[in-house]
Amino acid sequence: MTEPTQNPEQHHDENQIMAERRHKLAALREQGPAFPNDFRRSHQAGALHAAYDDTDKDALTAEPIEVAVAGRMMLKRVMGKASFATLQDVSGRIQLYITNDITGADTHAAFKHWDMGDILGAVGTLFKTKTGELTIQVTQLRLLTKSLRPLPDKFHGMTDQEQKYRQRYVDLIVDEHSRSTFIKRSKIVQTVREYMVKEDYLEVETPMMHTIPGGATAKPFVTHHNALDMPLYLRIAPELYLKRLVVGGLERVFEINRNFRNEGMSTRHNPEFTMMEFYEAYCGYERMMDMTEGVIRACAQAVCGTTQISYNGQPVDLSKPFDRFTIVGAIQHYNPNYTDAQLADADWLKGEIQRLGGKLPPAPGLGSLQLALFEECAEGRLWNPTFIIDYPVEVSPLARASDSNASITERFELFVVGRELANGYSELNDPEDQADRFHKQVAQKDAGDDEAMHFDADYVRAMEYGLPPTGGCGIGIDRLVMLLTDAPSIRDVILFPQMRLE
RNA sequence: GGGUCGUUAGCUCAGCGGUAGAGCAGCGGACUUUUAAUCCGUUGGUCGAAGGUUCAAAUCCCUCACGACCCA
Repeated sequence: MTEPTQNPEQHHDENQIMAERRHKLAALREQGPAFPNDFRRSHQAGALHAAYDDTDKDALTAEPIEVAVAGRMMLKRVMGKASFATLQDVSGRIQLYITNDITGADTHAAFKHWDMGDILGAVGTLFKTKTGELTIQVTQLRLLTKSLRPLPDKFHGMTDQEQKYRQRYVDLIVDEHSRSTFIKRSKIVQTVREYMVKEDYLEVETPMMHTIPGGATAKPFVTHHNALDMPLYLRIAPELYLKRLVVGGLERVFEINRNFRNEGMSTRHNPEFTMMEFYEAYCGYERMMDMTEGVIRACAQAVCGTTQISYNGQPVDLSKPFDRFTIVGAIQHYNPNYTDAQLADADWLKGEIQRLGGKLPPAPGLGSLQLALFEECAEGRLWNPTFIIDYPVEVSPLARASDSNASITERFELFVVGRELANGYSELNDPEDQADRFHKQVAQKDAGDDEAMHFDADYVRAMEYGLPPTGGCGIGIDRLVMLLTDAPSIRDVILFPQMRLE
């Protein structure tokens, strides 16, 4: 598209190998277009293997099948008057056989100077080598794109994790496992989308830049709109907009997209991450739990072919109905020595949380203390999928309170392999209660909790028109992909994870 | 933030006070069914950065940077 850069200053960091390849490229430019775009292929490697791996050797010879393939040269074996090369395309690999007799001595001679990583186009007929490998006897061979940078060691590949994340394009070239993880990720998102559409949900897109960050307790990223001269926040959750849509009569909506939280990074946290949030009118959190189970099971089936998977060497059973515990129930299930009286005693709870090395919660209240203890002594042990239900109202400012107990909400979180995977509830749809809870959040913010929520007057206004009784839920897509691809770090399932500057 | 380990050729790594090494990749040569092809020859390094100890430091010590893993 533009003139090639010839500034030698730019190449000061280059080594002998790159210098050699640049010379080869310069020679190509002499001969005509060095980056031609007129080669067209007839087949992908995977399709050829699928169609002809089982075809008899003699049958391929009897009726020659002409194919055109293109891909990156990953292996090269030159043997004088004949050579083998392995091309890789998106679907897999296919071997080429290049000879002086059939391909031509000139082309073969040129090929000998092409490098691993170069992108080639080949035309030829299929045959099988004496070991039975499907191979193309090449009649025409072209260099389509010269690769200037050497690939990592062909056997060891890329071993530096950081480099795999920073230079994902190289990781994807050389690491089949990494490639398959991202193909599975795409398949998971597709399955989620199909599941929701099948349930009659409408996919929507709501703002990612918010004037008031809301829908979760988290620190936002701040940016600035120049023309309007006002601050904008990258969204921490789409929740409040999605519920506005339910007010508007879109009774089942979902959105799959990025949220941004200005917090620490870890093997489970990336500053931007993908959530699927969904809201359905005229249902409660039980239905949301059923939907969550259904979506996860469908994804497991689509990607793993089974609902009995393994993570980090341990089996995870997604096939049975997921367990359900209250917070106190889960604490006692894993710590039978704790008594009902102790778990209802705020001072005892504080002592126990601190004894276990936990932090006391910023929000006051027995429920928060129980939740903090749960996080210390039970959460990490919820290996098979488990819904924890009935969260305290003070940590659930958008959830509907229980009719039988005003201090708890109709809320659940789903834990799998010790990690939170989903969070849902019966939505609070009482605008006056909502306004009151926003005021309490603002008070917490004023008291120094910078994760507490802002007062969202427009959201309250929307609710004043009437939000039907609604259930809502968010599923962490990155963590779901981690679970289903057996990935130890969130960075393994995000194509370009956030990194420090190089 | 704490602990452990790491940073040496383009890639994967060895060397751990005494002349900077191997395999792959590259370059030259041999080889018409190879499979990380093989064989012969060969180019390539401010040993992460800065200090210090020493006659002598990739190697020992200190500081820093970056990373991985574990813990908070």
